[in-house]
Parts: sequence; C-alpha cells; structure tokens
Amino acid sequence: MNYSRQREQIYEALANNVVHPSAEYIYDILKQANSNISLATVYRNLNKMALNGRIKKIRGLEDRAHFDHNTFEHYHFICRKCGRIYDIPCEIAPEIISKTEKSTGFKIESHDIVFSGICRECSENER
Amino acid sequence: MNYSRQREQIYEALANNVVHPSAEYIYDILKQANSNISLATVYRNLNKMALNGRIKKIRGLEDRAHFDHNTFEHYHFICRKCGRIYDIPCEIAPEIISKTEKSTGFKIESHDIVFSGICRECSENER
DNA sequence: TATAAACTGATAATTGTTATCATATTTTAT
DNA sequence: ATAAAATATGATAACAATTATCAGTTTATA
Repeated sequence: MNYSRQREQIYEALANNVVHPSAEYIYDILKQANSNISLATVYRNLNKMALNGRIKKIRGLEDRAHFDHNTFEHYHFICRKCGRIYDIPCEIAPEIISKTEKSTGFKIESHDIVFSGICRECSENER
Repeated sequence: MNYSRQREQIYEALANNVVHPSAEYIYDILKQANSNISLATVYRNLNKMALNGRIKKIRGLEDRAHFDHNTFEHYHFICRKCGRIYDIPCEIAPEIISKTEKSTGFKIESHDIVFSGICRECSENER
C-alpha cells in the first residue's frame, strides 16, 4: 500500500471526530475543509484501512456503515432515536470467548457487543 | 394491525428455517412454494414484525439484513468466509447491563453480541 | 352489507456502495 | 535524477438492497 495524502486526511477526520462517522459524513467534512476529494476515495480508503485493522467498520441499525478509529476492545451503544453510536468501555470475561470456541468449533477472531435503546440526550428531549 | 395471509406465510418460512434468512431468501422460498407474493410485501412484513418484536432483525457483515424468529436472548456468530449466521447460546452476566445503564445514563432496551471469524465448516474446507 | 382501515402486487424511485477508466501520484530500479 | 511500474485519484456510471407509490383487494368495524 502506497502513501496517499487523501488517506491520511480521511484518517485524521475519523480520529478527530467524537462521533462514529459514516463515509458520507467524512466526505462532507473534508469537502468543506478544502479539498476536492471524491466520495469514492473516501469509501475506498475506509474499507482498505478497515481491512488492514487500522480502523474498524461498525454496522448499526441503519443501512449505512460507520467507522471507528479506536481499535482497542470496547463496545457500542446505538440510540434508536437519533442513530448515534457511543463507545461503551465495559468488558466481558475472556473465558466466554474460549468457552464458545470450544463448544462450537468456530474460530472467533473478533466480537462486538451492541447495546441499543435510548441515549441520555434523547430521553431528556422526550419530556 | 390486521391479519394477513402473506404475513403468516412469511413468519412460517422464517420460523421453519434453520438459517437466518435474508428478505430475498424468504421471497424465493415462498415464490417456489406457490404464491405470487411480492418482494415488497416480504420486506414490509419483516420490518413490521421486527418493529413489533415478533421477530428480530440482524445486521451482519454484508449489506443485506437477516432475520431471526428466535426472540429469546441469544447471540450470533457470523462467518466471514461464507457469511452464514449461527446462534450462540451463551450468556453474559445481567449486571453488566445495569452497570452500563448507570454509568452512561442510557436506557438499554436490547443488546446483541456478534462474534465473527471462521465457522467449523469453512475451516474444514480450507484444508 | 357498507365504509373505513389495512394490506397487496407491480414497479418506479431512492440510497449506500462499488466498478470503471483516464489521469495523477508514489515507489522502484536504473 | 529519471524512466517504468505500481498504486491512487476524481468523476461518474452501475449496482444491489430497500423503500415509496398507487390502483386494486382484503380485513375489520359499524
């Protein structure tokens, strides 16, 4: 894989965003910021980096994929009202993985826990 | 919500399938079986039932959604080779939920654990 | 039964994503 | 440094999954 300025811009935009943006969101940010980057380039590089393990691809409740620069073990909460994705820092016991591998014969390479419900902001706005 | 013959057919097709089928898969089954059901009807009813809680919508690694008639607590394993989705009957400690709710202020309504890796069949075929 | 509400099949439209391709940038070997 | 090969880009067409539309049908209600 060669160096590319666009790829680094995309990574920066991803890393400097609190949210877990979609490809289109990153595209909009970079577009505003200056460049005449192409949406295809954004998709291409996000997928490439996700394949590398440099970033993570998250699938929520919506149709579009979201991306996360944080590759350390952590989980996600998806608000069914606003669609935002939050990090959840809790942990599950590692023996669950090995126990499950043993009972199923599957090779578990990764896992994600996805909680869903209503986020604080949305439940405050509800009233 | 009114009764509809098509909806029950769709539910039956879903319940009698070991796999976690996609909308298109169910459409094909019903199409073969007899009826001139419409793909739109399949989508409409799967979504409606998922909203109700009668069935569950699962998002895997692929673009298309899959559906599960089993609404009891259980988790999923997605094979990154064949894309199949398997049930995983393990459990996580319920206090993780309440602890997470407390620390975040979120209302957690549901959660799913998605393991991914290589299923047994695929790792056997690899050799 | 008549009326309203919900549902259907067929298909057009929409949306998120990927493929294509001519051009540009980056790496490599000279 | 410079030419050749490899990789990446922007623009946009193509694609696949899903949703919207709408005239006609079925189901529930009065």
